[in-house]
Amino acid sequence: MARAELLRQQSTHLVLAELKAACANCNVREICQPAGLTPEELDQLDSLVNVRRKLKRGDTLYRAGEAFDALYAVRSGFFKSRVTYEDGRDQVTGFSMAGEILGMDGIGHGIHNCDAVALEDSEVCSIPYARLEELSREISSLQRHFHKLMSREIVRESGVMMLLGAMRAEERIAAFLLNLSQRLNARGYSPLEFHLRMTREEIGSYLGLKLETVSRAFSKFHKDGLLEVEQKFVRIRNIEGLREVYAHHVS
Amino acid sequence: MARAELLRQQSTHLVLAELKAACANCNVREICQPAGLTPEELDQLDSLVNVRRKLKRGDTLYRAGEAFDALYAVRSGFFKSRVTYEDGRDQVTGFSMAGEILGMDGIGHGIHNCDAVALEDSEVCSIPYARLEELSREISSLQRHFHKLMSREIVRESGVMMLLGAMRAEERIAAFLLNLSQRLNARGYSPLEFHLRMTREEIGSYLGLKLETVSRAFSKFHKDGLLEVEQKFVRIRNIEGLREVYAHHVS
DNA sequence: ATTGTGTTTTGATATGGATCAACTACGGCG
DNA sequence: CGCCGTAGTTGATCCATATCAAAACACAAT
Repeated sequence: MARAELLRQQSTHLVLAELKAACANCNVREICQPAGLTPEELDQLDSLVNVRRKLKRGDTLYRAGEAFDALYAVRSGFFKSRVTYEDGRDQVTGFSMAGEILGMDGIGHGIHNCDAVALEDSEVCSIPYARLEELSREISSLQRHFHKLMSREIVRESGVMMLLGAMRAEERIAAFLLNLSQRLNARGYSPLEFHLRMTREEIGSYLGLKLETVSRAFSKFHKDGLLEVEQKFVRIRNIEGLREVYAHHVS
Repeated sequence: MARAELLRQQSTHLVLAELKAACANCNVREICQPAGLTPEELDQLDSLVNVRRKLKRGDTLYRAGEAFDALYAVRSGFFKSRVTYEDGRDQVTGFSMAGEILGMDGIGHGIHNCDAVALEDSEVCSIPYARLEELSREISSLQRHFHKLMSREIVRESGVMMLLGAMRAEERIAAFLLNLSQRLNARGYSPLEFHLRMTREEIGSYLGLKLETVSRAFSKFHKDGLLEVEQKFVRIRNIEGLREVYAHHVS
């Protein structure tokens, strides 16, 4: 076998291995590679998730008003979703990390309702929506999983409504950090040390607070020995303490 | 034909006519009676939406923590959805009127995430979820419609996040009234005169405000000639003015 | 290193809405 | 009818967070 061919094979093998590794921790894996499928069904699925797209920091994956035709599974990187208001005010409505799904807001009217912006260099798999509907008619485990993902997005948002409507600044920020920690943990990252990909202002927008308030809360948490914060780096020192702030046990 | 039989037929006919009338204005009619179906498919659908349930004011349709097994289409009446927090704080996450769907929060984990409480005597059609998934695999127009409903719930909630996170008290209340007006209009009711089914406190909880603030905003709107409010009765006097408040054209 | 630009921290002050309180209006029921 | 409990209004005061301001810091381009 020619040396070039050998290299090509190794390289191909490597790419496939990486892909598997990336998908193994993916929330969406029942969409990309559901269990208990016939080989035929697996072939169909290969055709579903095929188009990749790389984005640089600051790039938008889609914008409000654009036609919707695909969902996106985040392979790597980090996104914010943002709705903008006529008069220019905007609000961050969510953050998405590797293994999460983006774009379900577009299904209802065939038009995206928000912008999705990469907060770091990122890569997504696009999932053509028409094909997903077709396939989920044939593969009930895929259908069920897809419905669960949508429903969980509804539940997530009602949790945010709770944050915004009924909690105080420090509680919101504790909740935010705990949620981030838990999601990172679920993806195999350290739940206690991580880099924030978003600015204080973006955190504030998501939580209905001003950036100064976010910054002050971080300082307060540091003073109380709950956190170490250094710019975007966060180390949680006392997660139980954070939970107490969140659960309103603090005066 | 015996008189009794005649009466029975008339009565049956009446019931069917009522049902049709009720469903004609129903958001969910593609679920209950989608267009372009074969007679066979229509028979299947009959089996989907069959169980009715009547609730009195104050009754709960379901509670957070209960097993989820059906969605509910509101036939008549008015509901609030409410999530309750460990320490007793709670938040109204939505209001549902006739023609809207309730319960999609339960799909994700098979357990309801909130309470649904009737704010007046109401009637719902229950839609067994397992059957809905089955049928939507067979009838693609049903599938598509169901997905749209879920997605629109996601979009609705991100609108509420915007309200809660980025708008002031009076803007929130203007938005609330305009939204109610528009939904009533879509169901064939007057968009300018209606009865609020919920208390000031429930409005406040939904909007992240206290009941006094809601009351003051109503008074202010009245003073400014935008509304007439008399207890639960509302007449919108100047809908454009309300829109301006909402759109932040006011100082 | 230098400059520039965006981000973060921290302090001082302002304010929108919460809280507390008193009173009024309404609806249900004996 | 009159009573009572719930809902709503309005006023006075307070406080959590916004706003304004300035300085420190980080990072990229030169």
